[in-house]
Formats: sequence, structure tokens, C-alpha cells
Amino acid sequence: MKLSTKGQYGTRALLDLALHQGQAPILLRDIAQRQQISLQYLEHLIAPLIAGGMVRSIRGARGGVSLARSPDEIRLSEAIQLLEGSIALVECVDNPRICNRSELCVTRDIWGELKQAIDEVLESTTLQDLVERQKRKKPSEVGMYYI
Amino acid sequence: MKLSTKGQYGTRALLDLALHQGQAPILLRDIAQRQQISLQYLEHLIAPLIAGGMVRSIRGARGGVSLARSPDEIRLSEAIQLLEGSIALVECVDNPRICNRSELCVTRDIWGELKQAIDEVLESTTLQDLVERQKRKKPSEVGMYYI
DNA sequence: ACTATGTCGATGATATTAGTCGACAAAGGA
DNA sequence: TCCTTTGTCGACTAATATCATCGACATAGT
Repeated sequence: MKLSTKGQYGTRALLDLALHQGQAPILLRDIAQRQQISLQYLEHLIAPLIAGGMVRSIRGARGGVSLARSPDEIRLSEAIQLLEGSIALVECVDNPRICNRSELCVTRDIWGELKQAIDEVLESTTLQDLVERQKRKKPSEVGMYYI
Repeated sequence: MKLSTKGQYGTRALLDLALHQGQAPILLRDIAQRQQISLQYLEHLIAPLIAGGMVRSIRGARGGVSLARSPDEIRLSEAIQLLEGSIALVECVDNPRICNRSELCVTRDIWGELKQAIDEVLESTTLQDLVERQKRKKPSEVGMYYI
């Protein structure tokens, strides 16, 4: 029952994008360096975010990536959904058909409540919230490279 | 980000135990049949529950397993903990040391909130709650074999 | 052209999951 | 005592998922 590195690194990458937003697009290389993720792996993490319309990319020289919307319009629920797929901890919550017990299964009800609880946290948190928390934590280092 | 079958089947097995509690211990074979889990796999699911003191077992003829406590004293949080290990979705929530960013990492804070949200659901649900839900759902079939 | 960047599919190493099997231990009954 | 019934446990395996890495390619700027 773990969040894969896709979800973890992907979320960090998004936060990095929010923290470094500016005029110019941001280089994947820089995100990779700051977040200590290999560039080649990062590409794969970003891909579904681009496909999902959360991140925009510009190819070629002077290219890079940037958030497609303002950070306060990007909810973690959507990000995790793109990065990890459904948030449900158990398949049958989303697809009752895959198990013939679904209708009468009370454990399934609990897994549903769990999904809901997780969703409430992720739905109520935006990238902007993360940015503000970060500023509160360590104002001086926000926007800087990790040493 | 999925609950493994260990957690799913193990919880079902516990509920089965709660539903069929009586004088005599319950046969693993019967649980396996009712819950449609292979006996050999079920043994492995039950083992950590026995080790954790949640289930008692009696070997030999006329043996079987039973809950070590009354169902209203068995919380799902404890069961899942035994079956799956820590409930935290991300390692660093429990072990800050494994990542040098932990102290300043705001995504980690979110993973912590997630853990808390999950824990609240599981902590507030006992096997007895599941039994009652089951009775409410399908009073006639409680205690019966699945057809 | 040439360089800087992102895109994408193939590949591989490792870990985890989901079981199965077989030998064994303990308890009861004939 | 020996046989049957039950749980125990470690070894093994197959399938899948995770976590990358690599190389060829596409696109944009200079």
C-alpha cells in the first residue's frame, strides 16, 4: 500500500514548477537537478501530466515546461490521478463487476470510505497551498537550488 | 497505490471469523471455501494475525482458529497493520531519515495528512461494525455459505 | 547546419505479489 | 500405539509492477 515514486517525484516536480514559475519555460534538466531525479526518468513522470493538460511543454532550444494553469487551480487529486491512476486502494471500489461479492461485501464499503477520506485531503490541497507551506517553512530557500 | 490481496483477503477472513464465532474453533478450510481463497494462501494471511495476537489457533483434530478478542475490540487499523505493515503511503512519513529532504519537504507533510486520514477511518472501524453492517445488508445470509 | 531541448518506445534489473508445495508438528480418537 | 485431522512453516516459482536507463527521433532557435 505504497505510493510509487511516480506519484512522489511527480508531485515534487509539480511543486518545483510552481515555485519556479516565471516568464521563461523551465528546463526539465533543472527540475531533475533540484529534485534529484534523473532527467530520463523525469521525462516519463512529466509525460502523463502533459497528456492530461496540466503541464505545457515547448520543444527545441529555449524550450522547457510550465504549468498550464495557475497553481491555485491545480488540485493534488487531479495530479495524483494523472500520475498514479485511480486513487482507490482496491480495484472493486471503482469496478464492482470485477468481483461477484461486491454487492454484499462490507469490506468493500470500508475501502470506499478510505478512498473518500484520501480524496478529501487531495481534493482540498492545491499546488498553491504547497507553495505557501514551503514559504512558511523556509522562506529563504524557496526558489533556490538544494545544496 | 493499491492494497494487496493480503490486506483484502485478510480482512475478509477476519470478518468471516467474526461472523462465524461460536463454541468450536473455525476451520481454515471453511474460511477458505466461504471466502474463495485457497487454503494454502489463507494460511499465510492468518499467520501474521496469529503472531500479532489477534487470532488464536488450536492445532490437531478438532482444531481451528478463532478471534482472540471480541470483535468490538478489534480495530481495522490494527488488522491492516499486521497484514500489510505500516499504513503510511510513503516511507519517509514513518522514517524521516531515509530522505535528506524530509525536514523541508512539504509534499511529505501531505503524505502525513493522508496517513492520518486513512488512519482515522481504520481506527474508528471495528470488526463488530462490519458484522453489523453485514447484518443490515443481508440479514438472511449472514453466517451462511456463499452459494 | 548545428545546437538545445522535449518525446517516445524498447529494454533490463530488481522487487513485490500471489500464490503452490511438501515436510513437519500437535492433538484427538480407534 | 498408530492413524487422521488439523495448523505451521520455509522453500520455491510465476507473474507482474516498479524503477529506471538508453538510443533514436522531433522540433525549435541561432
